[in-house]
Amino acid sequence: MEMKKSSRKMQAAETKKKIYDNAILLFNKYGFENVSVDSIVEKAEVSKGGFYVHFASKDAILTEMINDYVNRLDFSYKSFAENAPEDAKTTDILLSFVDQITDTMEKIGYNLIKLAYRIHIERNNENDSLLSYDRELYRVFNTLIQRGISRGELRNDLSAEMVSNQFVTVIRGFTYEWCIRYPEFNLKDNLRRHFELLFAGIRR
Amino acid sequence: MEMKKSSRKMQAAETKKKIYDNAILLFNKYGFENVSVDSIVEKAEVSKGGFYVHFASKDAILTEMINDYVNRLDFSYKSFAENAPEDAKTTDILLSFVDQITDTMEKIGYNLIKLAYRIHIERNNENDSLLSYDRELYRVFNTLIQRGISRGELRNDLSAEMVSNQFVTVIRGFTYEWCIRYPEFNLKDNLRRHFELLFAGIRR
DNA sequence: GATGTATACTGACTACGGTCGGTGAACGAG
DNA sequence: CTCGTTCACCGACCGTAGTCAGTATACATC
Repeated sequence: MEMKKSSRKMQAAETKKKIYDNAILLFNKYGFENVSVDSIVEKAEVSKGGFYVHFASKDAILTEMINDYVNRLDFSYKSFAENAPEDAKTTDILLSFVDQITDTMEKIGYNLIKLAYRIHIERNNENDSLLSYDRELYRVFNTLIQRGISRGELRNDLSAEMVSNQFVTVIRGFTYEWCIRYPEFNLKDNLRRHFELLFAGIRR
Repeated sequence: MEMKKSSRKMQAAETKKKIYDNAILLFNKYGFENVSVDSIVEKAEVSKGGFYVHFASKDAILTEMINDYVNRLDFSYKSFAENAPEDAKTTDILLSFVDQITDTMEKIGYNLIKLAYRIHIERNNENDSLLSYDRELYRVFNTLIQRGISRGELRNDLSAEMVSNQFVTVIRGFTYEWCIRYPEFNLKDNLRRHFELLFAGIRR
């Protein structure tokens, strides 16, 4: 159902993109905290009111970027799970999956993650795709755990959905700890150790 | 080594207390977000600059309140551990301890906890007593786990210190999840379920 | 007692995120 | 074509947290 946009809508979309692109440019150059909305609208050559037509807040523009990015990430997580060797132990696959997530997180960088976590706690994000239980990340865990149960590797008295929700919560929780204890807290080691304990608890 | 304060120091301490008391009063009445520094200094009858002599930020005044409160809490946690029945199973004691923490958290209230968690992630809290591994909360877990190990109830290949650090991280992490999913996320149930899994992993 | 210094305190000031009534051009209805 | 409506966009304005050069005075030193 592709529909040609009216010139007004076209113009609006172009304006939004101009704001977005210039904002990201400035964020990368000076850091989010050091970029004012005024400087964004100046560079994008729109008015302040124009900015708030397209974005609800300064945070919103970053949220949009992060959501786009995370959706692409989740896609790569999905392919990771699909390509996991059939004969490997479920807990080993899970562990290397957790490792991959940690690596990705550290690659994205402390600063951006911290911003995302701050925004999450500041705003009441009802329809946030990062928190939706439909998010691919939850599904991947669910699939792997389900497989482990049906293979008899994991306890069968547990709900795969509940366990995968817990796993994601744990990852988020440890990442939060990483943010508030940076750089002392070693995210990878601590997550590994915790999951090893958890695996001992869910193994059959 | 009690030393009589000079009149200047006395005066300063009095001013600080006047600011602090009036601020807390206003926070309780209108909510933290709805109280401006201007309104605090007006009520306390000091200048704005005077406020910033005693507190580094608006958040700092709340942090001070929270720290005081949590220190008292930790004291009550300590007495909980000391009064735990000698013959009870370690994991049962731990579980009811976690329950007590959850209850306390919910009694303090979502709003205040959320504020505390936001402040933690916004600022680089190096010498924060809430994060210090010397905090009583860590010690209580450590003691209980240590006892469990020496009684042969828990695996003896684990470091009690490491496990207790993980426990606190988990509680903080689930509380963070509670903050960003409020009110959908049931803190108590989810924490219970997770600790039950963990206990299966550390039991001998 | 005179003199110099440290510091509690002042308040006008800045920079910032966000708001809102107003405007004009694109658009749909007749 | 005309007329009324919608809405992207404008920019002056607001309330806020935080700053800083300046002031007055308690205090230490001689």
